[in-house]
Amino acid sequence: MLDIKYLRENLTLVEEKMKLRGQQIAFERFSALDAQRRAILQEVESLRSERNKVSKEIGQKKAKKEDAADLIAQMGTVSDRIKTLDESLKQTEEDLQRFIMTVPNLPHASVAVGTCSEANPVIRTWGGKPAIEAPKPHWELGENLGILDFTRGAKIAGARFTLYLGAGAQMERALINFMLDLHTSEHGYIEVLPPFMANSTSMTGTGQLPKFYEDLFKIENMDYFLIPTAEVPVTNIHQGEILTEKELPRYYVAYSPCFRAEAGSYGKDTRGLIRQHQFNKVEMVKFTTPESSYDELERLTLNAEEILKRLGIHYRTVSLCSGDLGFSSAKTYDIEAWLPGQEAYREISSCSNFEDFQARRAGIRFRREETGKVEFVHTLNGSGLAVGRTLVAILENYQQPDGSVLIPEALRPYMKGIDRITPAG
RNA sequence: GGAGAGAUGGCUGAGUGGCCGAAAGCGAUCGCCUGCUAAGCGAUUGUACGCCCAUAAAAGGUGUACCGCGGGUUCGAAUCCCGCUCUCUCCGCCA
Repeated sequence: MLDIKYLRENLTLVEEKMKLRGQQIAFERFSALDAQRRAILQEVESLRSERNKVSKEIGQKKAKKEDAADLIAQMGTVSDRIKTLDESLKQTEEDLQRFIMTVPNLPHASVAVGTCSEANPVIRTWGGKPAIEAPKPHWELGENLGILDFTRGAKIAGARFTLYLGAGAQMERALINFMLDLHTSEHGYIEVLPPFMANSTSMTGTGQLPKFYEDLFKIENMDYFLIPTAEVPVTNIHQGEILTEKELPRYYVAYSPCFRAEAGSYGKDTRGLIRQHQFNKVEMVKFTTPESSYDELERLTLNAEEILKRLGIHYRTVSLCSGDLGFSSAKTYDIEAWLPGQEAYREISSCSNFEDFQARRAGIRFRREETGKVEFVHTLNGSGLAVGRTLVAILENYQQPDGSVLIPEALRPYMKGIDRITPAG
């Protein structure tokens, strides 16, 4: 959510920036609602002021056993008027709020202007494409090895659910532990295990609601949503809090399953593990001061890249252009792993700085030591990494001519020392 | 799921219709005192949203709201009434 005062005073600028995102927003409606709100507010507040004053007089008169009937009658009318105004004020504020909640964040100045993912500048690349003759996609490898069962996954739950078996299940678990260990012991993150459901307040705080309701799984008749990412529960750890400046920066890392309805993605990535209704992810979340958030974003991104380096997987890092940027983000780096089986780079991590956009929605602030003033923190997060897609990258990059798959050395200690997955008997 | 108790500022905790944005204590900050430390003394100590003034901004002045959340009663609600949420205790059930 943008600052309402900022919006009021920089409407043209905001409008321009929204165009960079490819968004046309009806800001006239904002101006009208905003003016209306202030007009009502001024009237109702002066009436309240009067009522407070006169009510005090009534109290004093009564204490002196004097008659106050005329004043009481007079205030009865004023109170009725206040009640009416309160209702229209409430309505106007709701409309205004709903409007502001659907305005995306402003892209940072360093974000390239563009309309689609083709315009995303490549920031750096690491490693190189492995030489594999006739590489197979992971779904073939996984089925041949007997570690991924898409048919039975669909039987149990439906399309876009997968059953992991044996060494596949083991590798998924190993990856989670490997990632958590690296981020906690070498990058300074605090491990958290959050609830896997969150309420609508939390979902609104991080920006999933109200705009992206369709992408969520909701528990019927209850205010519970399955989390689409650990970003939601972890960012909301400090919802409504005022932190001390000393407590910043604060780094958290959490494993969680992620649940996404994937509405509107029918027909895309229907095979394999790439786009699932449920997948595992290790997520890093940072709370920082405004002045340090962009340095923190660079480090966060490198923390995510480190996982791929240790696993020896070729990747590139791109900076999302204005038109490709997510709703809440001011700047995002996507890390894309090379998948030989599909001859493509696929997103495996997305690292974003939300600046104060989420903090304002979720009420996450800190007190400046020097001035004693409260300010919004900046929030950042990034996958470190998407676990299922990492498993895909390993299968496709480490496949051998005989159909087996080597296990990257860094992962072997987490897999009881085995160095290779071979087709089950 | 059943029965009961509770929710007040950074914390503890008073307050059962007007003099309460809220006592007192603790903590914190600033100042004084002191050979140092401790103690003592004094002052300050919430947030949001309007308006005025000013403007690069801040500060300042002023008003309104906020005592878990939402509604109601009343001229007036932290205080009375209703609904909800959360916490605690006991019972039941369960990993």
